[in-house]
Amino acid sequence: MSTQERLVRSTQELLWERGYVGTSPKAILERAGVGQGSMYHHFAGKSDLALAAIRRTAETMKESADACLSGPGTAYERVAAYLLRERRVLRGCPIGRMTQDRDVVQSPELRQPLDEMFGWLRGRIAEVLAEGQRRGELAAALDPAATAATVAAVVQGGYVLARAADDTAPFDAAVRGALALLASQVTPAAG
Amino acid sequence: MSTQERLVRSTQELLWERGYVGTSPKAILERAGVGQGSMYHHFAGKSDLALAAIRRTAETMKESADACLSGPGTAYERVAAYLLRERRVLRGCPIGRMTQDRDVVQSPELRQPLDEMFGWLRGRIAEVLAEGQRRGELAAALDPAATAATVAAVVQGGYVLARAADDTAPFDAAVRGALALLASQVTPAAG
DNA sequence: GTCTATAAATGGATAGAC
DNA sequence: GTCTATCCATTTATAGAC
Repeated sequence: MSTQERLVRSTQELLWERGYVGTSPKAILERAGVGQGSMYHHFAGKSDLALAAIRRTAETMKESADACLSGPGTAYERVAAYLLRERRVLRGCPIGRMTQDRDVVQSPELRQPLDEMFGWLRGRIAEVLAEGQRRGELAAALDPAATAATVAAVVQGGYVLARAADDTAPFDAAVRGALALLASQVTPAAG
Repeated sequence: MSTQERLVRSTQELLWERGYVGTSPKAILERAGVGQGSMYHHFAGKSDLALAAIRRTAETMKESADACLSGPGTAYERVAAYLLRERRVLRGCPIGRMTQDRDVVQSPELRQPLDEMFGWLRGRIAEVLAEGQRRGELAAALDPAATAATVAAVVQGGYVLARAADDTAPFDAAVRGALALLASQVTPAAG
């Protein structure tokens, strides 16, 4: 693996674990196993390296979410697949985590990948729900965009509740509650 | 206002804005307008002061949430009052924010107020929903505990989505979607 | 109780040898 | 390209004067 690649991956891990403020260039270098000079040769500095790492993480998350949402089954089943997919809940969301970092949200460049990723996610879930309505699987009264935001929020908020409790149970409960509510919108004919 | 009080309030503000890692004793002192010695006279150090600040913030949040949830109206109306209450959405939740801070969740003492606060919140919402069921306002099939976790998660996740977008719209959409789903559980007789 | 002075460690980055 | 050495500010805390 190239030095650049090792630096990016170390940064991805550290940003996830400690956030932007909590991640020092020194820690990145140590984890990557490279010297100080290498980092400043390949990247302009901490924020430049963070940008590369955040973009990479956002892209990966997008792909893994899309695998659930574009899979087979009804709209309800695809949303359920997304909500129930395996997660290391107590680690939290690597992208959602960045929204709590002042330096990240205040930098248009660093915030952009977060905005893009969550915007895409809400849009994709809304598409799945709208498709379910067209197929007659879901109640026509459902607002696809609002419901999509709710689904995305349940996941992000579930992480918060789980980390506060140091227990995955609140995450699972939040997902279960959301799915039960959504199930009540599934039309009898399609159920 | 006493020196102690000024220190606690400055810490509350800074923890909200910058998180635990991002908050230095120096910044606290400057905002409080006191010297270095005062802080170490009244508090053992940064974490001790943070503990006082987090406890205070959690207590305040509990009171303000309870004001909505214990108000007048049907169960749906009380949950709606909580979800729709005025918030400075882009600032995020001062308690939820702490769950993204490694040093906080790894310290049993610092995490305890978060756990207590969110545990209480989920329990209180569940009580309101269960009461609604007993009164015949809400469908009996609803799982109060799971739905309560969903409601709490929607708020916390809504903050995340809003901060990523630098726009309150995703928060409002998530709340609207959750309320629409919950409204479908309101029994016709009580609607 | 409150202040300033000081200290040891870390943060983020630059210089320059190889 | 990669490394070590160096730099200055900040972090967290202690010491001790007032």
